[in-house]
Amino acid sequence: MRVSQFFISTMKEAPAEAELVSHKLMLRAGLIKKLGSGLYTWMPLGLRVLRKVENIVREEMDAAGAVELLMPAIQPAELWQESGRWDVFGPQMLRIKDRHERDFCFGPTHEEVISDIARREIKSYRQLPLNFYQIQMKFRDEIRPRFGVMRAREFMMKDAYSFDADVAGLEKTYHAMHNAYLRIFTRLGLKFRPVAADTGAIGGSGSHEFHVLADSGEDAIAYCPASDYAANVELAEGVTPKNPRAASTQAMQKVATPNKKTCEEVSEFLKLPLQQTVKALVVMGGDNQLTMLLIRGDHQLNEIKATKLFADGFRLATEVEIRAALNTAPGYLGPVGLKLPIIADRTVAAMSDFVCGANDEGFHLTGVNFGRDLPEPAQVVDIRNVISGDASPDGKGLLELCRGIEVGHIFQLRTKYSDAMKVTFLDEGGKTQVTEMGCYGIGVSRIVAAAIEQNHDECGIIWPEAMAPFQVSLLAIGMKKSEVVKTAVEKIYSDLRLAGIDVLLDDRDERPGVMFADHELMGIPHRVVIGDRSLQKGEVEYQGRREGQLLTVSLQNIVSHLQSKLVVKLN
RNA sequence: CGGGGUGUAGCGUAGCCUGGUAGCGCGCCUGCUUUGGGAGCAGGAUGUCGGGAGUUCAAAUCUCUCCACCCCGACCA
Repeated sequence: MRVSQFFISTMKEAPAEAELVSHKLMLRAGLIKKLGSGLYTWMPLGLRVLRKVENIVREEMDAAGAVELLMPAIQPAELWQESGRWDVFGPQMLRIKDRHERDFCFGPTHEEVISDIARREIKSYRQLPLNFYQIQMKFRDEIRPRFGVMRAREFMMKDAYSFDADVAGLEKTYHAMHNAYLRIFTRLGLKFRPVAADTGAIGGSGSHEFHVLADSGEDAIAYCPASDYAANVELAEGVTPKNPRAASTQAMQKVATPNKKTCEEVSEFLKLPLQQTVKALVVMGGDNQLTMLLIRGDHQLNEIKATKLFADGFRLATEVEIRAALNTAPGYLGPVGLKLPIIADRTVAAMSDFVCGANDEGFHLTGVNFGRDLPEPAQVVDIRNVISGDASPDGKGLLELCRGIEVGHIFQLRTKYSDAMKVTFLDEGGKTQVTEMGCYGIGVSRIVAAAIEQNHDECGIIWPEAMAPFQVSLLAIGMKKSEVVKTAVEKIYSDLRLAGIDVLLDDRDERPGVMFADHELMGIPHRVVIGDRSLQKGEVEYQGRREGQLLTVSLQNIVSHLQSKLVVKLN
């Protein structure tokens, strides 16, 4: 491709609205243009990247036995009413009416449509397993779209849905998808990690997320370097401490702690380690009952875990509610002498001689011990976020934390939808059975942004080989001036094309600095510069975008040099 | 939806407090010079100052209102 026949549109300054590196670079390099909040046009250069990702996903899905189809983006309300999600899905689903005032939605996901297809098509166990997928624009009316295409409202997604005769079959398909995902992200050249995940709103049992590792990621991941354990912090289990509770050595004492409300303040004031303090949170359950949750001072409540303890959810109690029920102020709450139900985190249950609020404004208790100063906690559960250094739940080492961008999510849905939508088949015995479903998503457009988060420098994007819009930049210096340069460039250009290399020839007759800056910003992995200077010695210059080392290569060797650089590494 | 903020040329911004002919850098157009790291000189084009209403002789500037966008929280690929 020649720049003169293509379209590039780079910017020196990023629009002020962009916060994240990837968002800024995507705008500056002219990959995307914003149309409205969470709505982006994929410009020619960006579309090339998107297509590369799409094709790798497609190849691996095909290889794993999935079959591509394409469902409508607009879906009739009836299907959603049938699954019961028309009322459940909420404002994230964009609802529209046609000219007959009939209800439709712009599909945020396609379980309903695929189930409808499947129940019409699947009759016999002989047809199973089946796995359909599509690559298509989804629309979700996000509460807060942000970071460009990272969290856009309209986004490109690969969604696959599998149907199996039994759980064993589902697990096999799930495993195959898991492996396909490993291959996809490996081929894309991304640093990633599969992690055990919460199943969230889609429901079902087994679930893994695939995260691209990046400090700017919105998710926290706990992983064990000594094993392959990895889980979203939302889910990662805080195990019961190995060492049993130490014997008490102190008597309980009430100490004045004026204006010291947080565990940090109290620990500093009393010159005791933060790990010796206990945080008491009073929450209001959906049943209007107050409960006290106990967490170690340096730990954080995990709301997802805690929510599962309450049938109708919970919220933090207000100061008014706390004063009314306990006659004391938040900041000085504690479990000693309390009438409320108490739920203690596993770590707290193993503590002795700890510090907690005295239920008396301005006072805390030290040297507190369960069984002596207060009853053993009625309920001991895991309700905290794990922290770096915690024991790994698989018992094989210590956890570390990192951040990730969720780019894939696979679920074992079981029969949640096939029950509701009656996706059944006849088994060998001629009996009607419900299919076991799985669903498997990849955020195709998000991958593009995530790749940039992970691969950039001060000059711009550094595409992983497999998703670069072009493999090679060919920069001609003084092309319009020098016949020698022009001849050499045209020769290399056609040689590269004959060799099947995707090359972008910059024939704009720009100043060298402009071309260098543009191509670095666009992140094209390999650059060949041809100018009078080196051409006199029969040489051209090669530079890798990532390594940055300048190499002179003879004119006749440049094609084979590039070919050796472009050997695509599979696996 | 709650809290905070911003809207001035394609992009980045000054001007707003204290009302009086809308300015700068980049980009764009023309010409000449230049050509190995975002060129120089000369000339030029581009603004319903987010929309509407109000106050005023006069509004980018003050008031009201609507809208859009961004940032912080719950949702998700």
